[in-house]
Amino acid sequence: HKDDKPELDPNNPVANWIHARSTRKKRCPYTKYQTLELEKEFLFNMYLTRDRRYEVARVLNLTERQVKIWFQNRRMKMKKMNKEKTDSKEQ
Amino acid sequence: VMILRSRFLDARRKRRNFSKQATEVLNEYFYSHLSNPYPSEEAKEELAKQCGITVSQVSNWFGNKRIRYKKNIGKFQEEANLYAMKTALGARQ
DNA sequence: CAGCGTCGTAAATCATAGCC
DNA sequence: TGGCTATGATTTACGACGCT
Repeated sequence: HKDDKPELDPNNPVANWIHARSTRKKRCPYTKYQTLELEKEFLFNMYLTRDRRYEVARVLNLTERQVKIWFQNRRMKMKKMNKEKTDSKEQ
Repeated sequence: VMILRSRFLDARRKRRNFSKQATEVLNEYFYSHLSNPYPSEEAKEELAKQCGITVSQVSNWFGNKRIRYKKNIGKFQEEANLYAMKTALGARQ
């Protein structure tokens, strides 16, 4: 599953690379307000209930999918920050 | 106090471009694996060690390199030829 | 099967180092 | 020294795969 893109030259080195599907939504940076509210909610709980997700999405004018993915990304960010912290502490 | 001070300074320490040697190592790997420039976790660890940077930084470097290369292959042609030649010469020793 | 979890990544964007 | 661009890091959005 690594189709599309305007290349059909078999010698093209990028032909077998991973490519995003053309239907992917373009990244849309969130406003400071949206980010701040999402961070507050994350502080309250790292995992969303269905009701909280619906509520946060409604208030911030995002889709529930966007809120779900934001939390998934935020948890990965936290994991990365924790790893860097412990890595640097020990030697 | 010293610890807090150093932590504060660490946090806002200015980003530095990677050393010439580190960039050399990363580019050698990239161009010698051009049809599949996705190093495994183990390969990333080895590259990180050789370059004196973190595994995350290696991942960032490959992510940026792949996108920027793909976006403008022509701009990187000269660099690609240079590293292809280096690899070829290195292989015969 | 639906649906949310992680992991690794694409692609866009941000921040600024560093060169002219 | 101010601008500009290259470079490293961060932010959205998924695909692939896991588990329940």
